[in-house]
Amino acid sequence: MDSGGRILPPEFFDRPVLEVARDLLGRVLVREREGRRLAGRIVELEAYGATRRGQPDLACHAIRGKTRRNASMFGPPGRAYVYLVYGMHHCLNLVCGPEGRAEAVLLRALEPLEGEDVMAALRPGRPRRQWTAGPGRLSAALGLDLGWDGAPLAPPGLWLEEGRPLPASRRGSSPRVGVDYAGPAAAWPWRFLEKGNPHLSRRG
DNA sequence: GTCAAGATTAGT
DNA sequence: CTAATCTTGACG
Repeated sequence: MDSGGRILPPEFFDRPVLEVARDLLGRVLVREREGRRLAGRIVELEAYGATRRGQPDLACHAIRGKTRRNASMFGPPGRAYVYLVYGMHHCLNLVCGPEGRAEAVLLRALEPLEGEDVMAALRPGRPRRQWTAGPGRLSAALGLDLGWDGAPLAPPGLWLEEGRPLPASRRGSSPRVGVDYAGPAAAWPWRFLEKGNPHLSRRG
């Protein structure tokens, strides 16, 4: 089964993060695991690391410079940045912008397309609606952990396919989730989503 | 070395 | 609403 189409190359991610974020809605994330294709349509994500009217993004992990955890964000575009939050949940980001820039998009929700039996097995007891709704759940459903930090977004393993970009008319935005500590940046509308999609981590 | 806090989730 | 759970990063 091939629901995605052509593979998105590293150059796709070598653009301003806000531009890439909007362009990623409707694209397909593919994970090859033990010979099985797990795939989902991107329906919700957030942009991090850009500046707005000259103001720094206080919600970005890289705000205080390069550290052991965020090193991948400073690396070349088209790679994964995976980190652990609250000691138990992994979050998958896609590194954007030129090397040295520290911009990335956090994938927050997918609409399952392929390998649903595997996702179900990785999320025992959970309803289909919840398999990939939320950054932690998404990573769990695809079997992603810290070992994927820094991995190139290319076969084999993890990559993105063209899918169908979402028309702007179906796109929604809102402040990012869980960044109330970020001062002015907490209100910036850098969460992008497909309006009305049932797999969102929460209402748009 | 020590310690507070977190780009979340599940359960009461 | 709150517990869970542990790495990270700031500070000394």
